Amino acid sequence: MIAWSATPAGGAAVPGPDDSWPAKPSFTVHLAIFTVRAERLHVLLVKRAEPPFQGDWALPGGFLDPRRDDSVDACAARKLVEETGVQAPYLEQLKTYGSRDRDPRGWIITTVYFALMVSDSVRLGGNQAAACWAPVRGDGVEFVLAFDHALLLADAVERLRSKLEYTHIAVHLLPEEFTLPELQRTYEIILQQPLDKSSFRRRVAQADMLEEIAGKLRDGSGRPARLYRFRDYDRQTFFPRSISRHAR
Amino acid sequence: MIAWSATPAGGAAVPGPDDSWPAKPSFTVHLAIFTVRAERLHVLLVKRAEPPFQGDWALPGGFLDPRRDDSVDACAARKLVEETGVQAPYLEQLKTYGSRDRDPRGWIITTVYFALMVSDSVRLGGNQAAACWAPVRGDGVEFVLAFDHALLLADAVERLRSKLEYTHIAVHLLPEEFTLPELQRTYEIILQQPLDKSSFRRRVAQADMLEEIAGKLRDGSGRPARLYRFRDYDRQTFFPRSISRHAR
DNA sequence: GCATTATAGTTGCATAAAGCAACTAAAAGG
DNA sequence: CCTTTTAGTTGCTTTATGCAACTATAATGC
Repeated sequence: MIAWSATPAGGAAVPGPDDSWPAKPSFTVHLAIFTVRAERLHVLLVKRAEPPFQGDWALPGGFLDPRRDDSVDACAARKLVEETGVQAPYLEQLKTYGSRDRDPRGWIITTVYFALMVSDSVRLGGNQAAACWAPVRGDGVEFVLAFDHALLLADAVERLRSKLEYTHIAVHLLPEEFTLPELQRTYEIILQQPLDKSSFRRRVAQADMLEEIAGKLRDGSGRPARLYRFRDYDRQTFFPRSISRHAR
Repeated sequence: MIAWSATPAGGAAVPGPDDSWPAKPSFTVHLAIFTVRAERLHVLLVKRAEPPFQGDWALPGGFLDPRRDDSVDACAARKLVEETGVQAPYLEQLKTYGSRDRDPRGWIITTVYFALMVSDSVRLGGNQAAACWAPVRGDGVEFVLAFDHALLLADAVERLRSKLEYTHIAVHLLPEEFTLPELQRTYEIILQQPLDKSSFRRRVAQADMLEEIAGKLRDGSGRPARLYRFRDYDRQTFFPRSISRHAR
């Protein structure tokens, strides 16, 4: 925290840049909430209840409330709970978009966060809005999205893929206990390409990110796979090299 | 651009999240402008002319003006020209900070950009404010900075170092024509560690990012080094592996 | 029981790029 | 012309990945 006492400057009104007071832009937070289900990457969409773009699908989010929200991060966390009921998933700030013409109502600035969560843990429609998991195809979804949300989503998908290449964040898309084949499959689904089994396992082993659990998971057929648990959900670890993405 | 005609929603006032109209946060853009001079990484600071934190050093920037700025990016570009006179350096959005207590005047949201430029090309004090290049030591500078700008700067320095490990953005810190030893030295100054000469040159050669110039540059002593030019300032290329950063 | 199928997991070799050290090359200066 | 200084190259080692073949362990059907 910052020691304000060092400079007694009080709660005067915020001055403009020069002399006159410019109209403020409005500010919203929106979320790209991802999960993997049915062998596909999905993103959470909500149906807009009011104009503009009434009835269209959009990324969940809305205006920051300076009286309720202590920070932009807190605002994102609040909206995440409102939409999904999930308390503490992986949540990361992505990018800020702002211009005069991205919303017909005027100057609006939007900070986009992306979140990763386990499909089963989500309770949809918490905010009594129509919501759905939309499968991601390529850079977007099959719906037409409100505002510039198609761009926001494309950036979020690209960032997710990019981060998956050199970090371990995919564990946030799986339940607490999972197998290595499940983890590899998650990477393959999002990166849209098959990965080499031995390379993948060496990467994971070398990162020392997982700990084995005594039990075993049995699949429908074949040898059962060992169960693992992610060692530290807070520390963000990196692969020494990026997963190569040339087609095979 | 977005086709607003699809949804005729006009220029009505922006509604609040629920029923009542919440006070808007204010919005600023600030810049972490980096250069390398005298074998050190430097960041541009300005002295605050007005309270709060009057007389303290801070990152340059200020309130977005919805009447003048078409977008947040445009606002950042405008402030960059105002501060340095440089038209088109490397400019990238970094992160957005916003909370109730990071400014004594109340809820303020700040988007930070970072810029890289050639030391010689800068004309300081364009905005008639006291300005200086402050050498970066570790994660920050030797001055006490206003607001939470020490945090903003630390994040920017970390991001700069991180990006240098796998991209070619250091070329933006050098004049149009430069030598490979100069480029390597730039990396070493910012990453704060010596790099292997042959490895570095192989990386650069393989990236195919430079083209040789016929002439030669002579240093004070020793064999003169070849001059190179960056091939494409727009395309952002990446190294196949990150520069390893273990101490030697 | 036992072969078959299916999936999990390991091993060995080839390849690509980085680390390291020694080498040659081209200038200035005595 | 020899030393100094910096530029640039070469060869071997190391590390991590790509690829393919191998073994391991369960269920299933006969």
